[in-house]
Amino acid sequence: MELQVQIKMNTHLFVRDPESTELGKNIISHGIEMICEIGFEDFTFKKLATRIGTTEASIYRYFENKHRLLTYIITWFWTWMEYQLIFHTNNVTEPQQKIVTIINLLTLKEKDQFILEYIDKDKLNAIAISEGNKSYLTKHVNDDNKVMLFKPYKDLCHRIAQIFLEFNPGYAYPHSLASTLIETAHHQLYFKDHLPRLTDFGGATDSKQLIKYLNHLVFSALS
Amino acid sequence: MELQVQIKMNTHLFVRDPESTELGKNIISHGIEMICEIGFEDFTFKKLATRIGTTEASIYRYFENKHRLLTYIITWFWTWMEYQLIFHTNNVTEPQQKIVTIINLLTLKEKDQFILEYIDKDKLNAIAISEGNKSYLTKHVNDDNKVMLFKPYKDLCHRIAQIFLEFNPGYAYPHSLASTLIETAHHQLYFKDHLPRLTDFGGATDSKQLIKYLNHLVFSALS
DNA sequence: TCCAAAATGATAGTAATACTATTATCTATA
DNA sequence: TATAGATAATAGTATTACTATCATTTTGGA
Repeated sequence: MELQVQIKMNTHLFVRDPESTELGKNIISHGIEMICEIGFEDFTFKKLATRIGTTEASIYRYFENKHRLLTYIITWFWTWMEYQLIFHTNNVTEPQQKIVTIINLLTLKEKDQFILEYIDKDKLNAIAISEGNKSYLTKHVNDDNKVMLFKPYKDLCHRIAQIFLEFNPGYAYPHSLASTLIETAHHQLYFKDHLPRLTDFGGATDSKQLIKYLNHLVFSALS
Repeated sequence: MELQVQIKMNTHLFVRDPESTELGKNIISHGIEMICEIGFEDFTFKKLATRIGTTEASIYRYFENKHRLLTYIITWFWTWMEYQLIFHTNNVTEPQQKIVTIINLLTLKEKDQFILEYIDKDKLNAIAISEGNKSYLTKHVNDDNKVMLFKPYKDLCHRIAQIFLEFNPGYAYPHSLASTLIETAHHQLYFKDHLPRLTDFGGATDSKQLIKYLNHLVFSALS
């Protein structure tokens, strides 16, 4: 059995809900593909419009600008990660096992059971790794935060923090450790591929070493 | 006694060495100010030219584009950090004390003894925190890496890794732990100010708690 | 001190980006 | 089948990210 995900997004993320129409879904799916291929800086609504056979003006009816589209995609990603986390830790009683699962999820090792209609999971992951930070590293982060655009990220972080506290109820920095884990997983994956001297896994094709490192990091902090 | 820093930059970072002329230094110093004020996305050479009373064309004689200027600034920052690290750990024999010093440096606690002619240290730090990732999170990271633009970051990372190995010669992930520490210091500082729910130091005005967290993280990993 | 070279300023221009506006056409459904 | 809602087609603006040219100023060395 596989599960269909339906993710409810913050309405401030869009002008018109992209999930409600074909064009909207095309914007998301081809948007993900294109940002993945050419990078967020070179990505434009013009290019996307040409690709999906529509016009710039039509895309602007769904998203205020390309940064909002990025934040939509990244936020979707965090929500989906939280879904997966809940699913994979559902019947697990040992907090230690839950933490191992979290790390596998963050390093893309855990296979997931969800069907996504129109979203390419691998490309979404790639974007989360190389463009994710750009959604909040802006001068308007405080405004975006006020309308709760980053709630899914915080929710995921908080859920992980709670599991850390299950493992060690006296731990003083569960949220910081959670955000450190999330960011580090992505950064180290990026460094492994592009700046391997910043890691100890240069040349590795899989994430085994990275996973060992993250496990060591988290469990030694919590113990 | 205070020390004058003279940093030799990779020649691929500029078209004409900005340190060699007044205009060049103005580009750097006002560039730092402006990026700090309005953020990298809204920053343009046009605005910078107006601010320092020159023309866009003149700025293009120093830097290929604004991204190269950012990378110049960020690279300068990493080089300067390595200088400071060498200086502050110079006569320290205990690796533990060296690590404490590194963390203080990364969280901006350590006062430094260097005079910078035309660079505002606080603004440089602010840029390193909120724009630093953007220097390597691009589609051209591999090309930039080939001409060694990120060498200063790697050098700093390697130096920290060596100190970790002094502390614990058997530690398997010194470089990853070093890059994790560097990135985490900056991210947690950013989160503390803008997305405090991702940390455990919301509302704190100083970095004491963050420093305790980083010390705990690093020493428990290394022990 | 004066000359040549280098640096800068002034000006202009182009293609692309990041939008907004208007009107026409299509399409789903009540 | 009328109509509201969505999309397409088209046009237009201000700004960005450059490049090019030539005049003027600065400077460093014979």
